[in-house]
Amino acid sequence: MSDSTRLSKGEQSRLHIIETANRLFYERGYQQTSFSDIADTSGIRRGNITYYFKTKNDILQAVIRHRMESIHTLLEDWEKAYSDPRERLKRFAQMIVNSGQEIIEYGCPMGSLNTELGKNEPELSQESRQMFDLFRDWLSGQFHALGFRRPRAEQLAMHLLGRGQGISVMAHIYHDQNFLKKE
Amino acid sequence: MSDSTRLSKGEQSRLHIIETANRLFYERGYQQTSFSDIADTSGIRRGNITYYFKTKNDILQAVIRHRMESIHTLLEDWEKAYSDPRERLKRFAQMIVNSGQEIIEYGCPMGSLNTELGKNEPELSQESRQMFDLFRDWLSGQFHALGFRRPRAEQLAMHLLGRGQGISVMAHIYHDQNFLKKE
DNA sequence: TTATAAATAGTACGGTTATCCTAATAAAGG
DNA sequence: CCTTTATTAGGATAACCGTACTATTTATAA
Repeated sequence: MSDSTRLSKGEQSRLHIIETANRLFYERGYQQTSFSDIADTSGIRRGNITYYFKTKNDILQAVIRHRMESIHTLLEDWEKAYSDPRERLKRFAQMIVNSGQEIIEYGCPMGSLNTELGKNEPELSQESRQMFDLFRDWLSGQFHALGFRRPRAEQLAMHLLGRGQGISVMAHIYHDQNFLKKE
Repeated sequence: MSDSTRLSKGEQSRLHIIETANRLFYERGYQQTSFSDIADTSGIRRGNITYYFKTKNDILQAVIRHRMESIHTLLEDWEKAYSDPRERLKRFAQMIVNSGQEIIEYGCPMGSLNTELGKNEPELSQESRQMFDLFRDWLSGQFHALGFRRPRAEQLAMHLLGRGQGISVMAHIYHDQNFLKKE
């Protein structure tokens, strides 16, 4: 809770673990990433990691919350930078195109994580879904601002999210850059 | 190569392993399924499984080929049963709706497998992609029969596949039956 | 039947995993 | 300074993993 003061050594380490795990979970998947992988990549020894996170699930939980904060500030930034809902929606589409190379290599960070967790970790899958909720609610808000009624606006938001997921999956499978630009 | 004769005991066991693994890989994921899981579920002892498949990758390879055969015969059946390309395309959409409950629980069998393999097993990911190729080529053929030129027909096929993937992912994430019916 | 191959079973091994526990070190606060 | 807490490090553990190996049983075919 250190407001905007400099981070303590412990907070630094904790954050470093989260960011390392975040990247590895994305690139290799949650199951495929071990404690040792995180230790080796981050430079923080294994024993020290368990000091901050008792279990691997705890790390994933922290990673999900970290991602949600990122999404939250991202959406806030868009709100500040653009007043036209149409322009805001364009930002969303542009984001997918911008992260094209990573999507082609590893798929959508949210989608692939949810797909993995959905198979065997229902409770964490529920947490992971909240990332989608953030986008859904925000998109729904933009459509509502464009004059759509609430249930219809949410429907459109879900539709757009689904399109994004479909495009990401196909671009990932076929390693096809062009496919992303048909957005 | 026993044509249509009765399967030998070995072929029966082999097939039983493949079908068990196929289901487990779908429901739990490839990584999350162990030799012991397949042994326990199928009733075939672990030592015996390695008699048919040296490595776990070999099992997955066999599973992928098994799936591809199923898809192949499925598409052939549609070709025989319906002459109108429009009706055939309708079959494709109907298939997704029909397997709604499984998609909600485990996602799309092809999509989720590819998402998992894409992270860490490039060579198997390539094999897995061929399942998509089957659908893509077939769908492309249907669009072509409807009068579209070849590159455009394939574009439409990819688009339709992407839509299916997006819908599957969203239905899985939100466990939402209704979402599937907006196809 | 008898010889040969197919199929099944049991066990063992080396490596990795997540997690735990304890000791050592650094930081902080009185 | 000294005491207390935060942080780091390292090793131990128990379980599970994929795989290998060998022995046993069953089917096949001569």
